[in-house]
Amino acid sequence: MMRTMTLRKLRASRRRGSSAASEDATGGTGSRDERKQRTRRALLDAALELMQGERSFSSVSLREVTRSAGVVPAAFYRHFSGMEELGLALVDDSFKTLRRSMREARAAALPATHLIRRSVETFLGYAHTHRHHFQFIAKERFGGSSVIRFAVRKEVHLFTSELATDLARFPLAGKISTEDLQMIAALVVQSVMMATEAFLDMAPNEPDDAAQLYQQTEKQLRLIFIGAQGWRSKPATRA
Amino acid sequence: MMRTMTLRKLRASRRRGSSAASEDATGGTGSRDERKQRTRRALLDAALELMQGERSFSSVSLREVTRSAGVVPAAFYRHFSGMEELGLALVDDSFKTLRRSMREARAAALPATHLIRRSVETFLGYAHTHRHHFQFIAKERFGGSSVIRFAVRKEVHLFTSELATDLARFPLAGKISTEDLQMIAALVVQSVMMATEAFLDMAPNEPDDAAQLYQQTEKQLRLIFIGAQGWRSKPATRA
DNA sequence: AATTTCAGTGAACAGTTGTTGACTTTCATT
DNA sequence: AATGAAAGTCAACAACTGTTCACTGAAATT
Repeated sequence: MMRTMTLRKLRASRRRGSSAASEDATGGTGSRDERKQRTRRALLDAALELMQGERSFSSVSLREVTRSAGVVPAAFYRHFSGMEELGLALVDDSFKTLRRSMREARAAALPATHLIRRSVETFLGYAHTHRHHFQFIAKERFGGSSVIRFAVRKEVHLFTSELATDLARFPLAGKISTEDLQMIAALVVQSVMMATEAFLDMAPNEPDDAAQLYQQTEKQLRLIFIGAQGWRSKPATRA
Repeated sequence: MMRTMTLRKLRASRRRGSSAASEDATGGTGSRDERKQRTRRALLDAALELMQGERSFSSVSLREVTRSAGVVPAAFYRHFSGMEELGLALVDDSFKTLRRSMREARAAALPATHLIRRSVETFLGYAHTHRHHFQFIAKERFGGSSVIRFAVRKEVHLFTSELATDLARFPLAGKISTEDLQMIAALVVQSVMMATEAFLDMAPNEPDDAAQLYQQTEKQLRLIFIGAQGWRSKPATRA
């Protein structure tokens, strides 16, 4: 709870100094709009960075964000009405990159059976290269403000729906109703997300735990597909 | 971000007034030790209450806690060294009540097949009557400080282990290694916790969604058991 | 009955927070 | 070249934060 540098000193060393501000975005070239988008991204990135490791989104302050974006607090309001709006923008960003990755993976023509493995692989790839985005999602899926929480859930739901339509292309999916496919997809997404989150904040010097986690998750997926194989949807009881 | 009552007025109306302080614990009868434990609980309860709905644990301030516990900030340090220690105490409390419930459920002699249903029922019962405790666990499982996060995970792991030993008593569990039982138990716990969390912060005026969620979760469990039925553990590849 | 122990008090501290209004400066339009 | 828009600055505000210290008063010990 102690800062070593006073506000004044920090601000004095800001212009092209960048000693403490990690994401300085002011200055530079480009059209007015480009420059604006740049500091907007600086704010988003700063917020994401600040929650790495120990903190939750709701514990990150507006001033902290502007500080490490290299901008004065008041400037924040030129981009967002408050932290909640920034949070929603982060949800958007995170899923935009995720969906892009998955769409590319899907684009490669599929031998059906390898499709799941490929999907899981690209998902893990996403989680690895965009780990900040993923960890943000993982945290805000349960914690924090309800509006952000629901935004995340809506996106996750959409994501599982896409997986469900992929599953429908499977040969042995004939006996399974679309509703049940959705339920199976939810189970898969759940497991993979959980495992990924656990994996990401594991101590990197304990590779044994990581291997064990990976094996367990693979087994879980296999068990789910065995279950799906034996599944028989009741003829939809609809009124 | 605006308080309607000034600090002075609030504090003036505190003694036996209890207009804003919901968990006033000072005064009353009992031995010294009893009185101490009472305000300790008041602090814990206040913290739990403050995070209901919108907030995460890390966004609740020490002063807020003492304020709604009806105690002066400095008194906090007679019980905890800081908010983190209080958080760990909350983890402990939450799982203590959960484990007590489950142990009782297990005590009733089991017709084996009904045991799972009974377990899920008591778990849901716990989540319903101790919803504050459960929601705390659900939030801090991913968000917030790592020491609390790991404390929660350790307890969840222990919990799934207990479920795994229960599963071992099942007739058709013969072909399954203990390691694989653990992995199946993890899958079950995961699904039930997820569903419960989703259920608890659903709008209470939308019973259709609740019913649909319940059905889906039941299906998921059934599918998992179908999978378990078809599961065949490889003869343990141990060195 | 005298003394120690200690949960809770009250006040002060330095620092941080969100939000505001009037300002400068720079780009894009007229 | 004059004019407008607007991204970012500066300074100030009231409120809140965690932590400290010497203190009080009542229960527990002697």
